[in-house]
Amino acid sequence: LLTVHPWPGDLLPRAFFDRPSTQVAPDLLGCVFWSDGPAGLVAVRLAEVEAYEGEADPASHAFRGRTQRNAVMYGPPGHAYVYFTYGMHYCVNLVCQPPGQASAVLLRAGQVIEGADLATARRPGGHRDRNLARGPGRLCQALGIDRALDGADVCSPGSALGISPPVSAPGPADIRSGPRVGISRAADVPLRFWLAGDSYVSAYKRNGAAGEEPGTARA
DNA sequence: TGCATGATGTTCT
DNA sequence: GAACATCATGCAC
Repeated sequence: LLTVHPWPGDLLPRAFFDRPSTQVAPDLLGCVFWSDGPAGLVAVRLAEVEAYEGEADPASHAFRGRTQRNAVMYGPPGHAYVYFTYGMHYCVNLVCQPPGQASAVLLRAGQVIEGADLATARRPGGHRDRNLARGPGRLCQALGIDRALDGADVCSPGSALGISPPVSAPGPADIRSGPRVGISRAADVPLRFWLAGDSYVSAYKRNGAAGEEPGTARA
């Protein structure tokens, strides 16, 4: 059987990312992020993201200036910043703003809408469906993202990673925000954005700040 | 359904 | 040597 993929298709333009990460982050909800390679294609509809601002953000990897690890954050917008954490997981960000301004958006969770078989095969323990890409480490596993993809351009045709506009864009009323997950500094700033009521949003962990999960608005 | 804990290694103090 | 943008498991309820 011949399979025609909707993705890779239209890509978000680089100008989309040439803005502060706090503006880009909510606009990424509902967009389709995909990886394509020899193993096949996996596409995820983004349901949860977090904005990290530049060197002024105490929770950002750029807070202490440029290093070898975070170099991609200082480059042009529309590229993937991939890092390794906790000794076993990768996380992927999309870089925002012009070179020299190190802001980015962490892709935290989404629904696998294509390539579920491949995504399941990549995930240990045979997790399926809801848990395929629910959390930043899981999302990278499902898409087969590791540090070899650090710096990949998501705005260029032919890249191993890409991102496309929403099939149906969520409205402002569908978006919630709250504190970021798993950080100790600047834990009170509501820079985590998610789709209200979406079951593919990751479970909220630490940071007992006010208002959590399908509750607090402020979109 | 929820909390506590161990795995594991890179980066920076 | 400590901290870390995490996850899966195990056991309590």
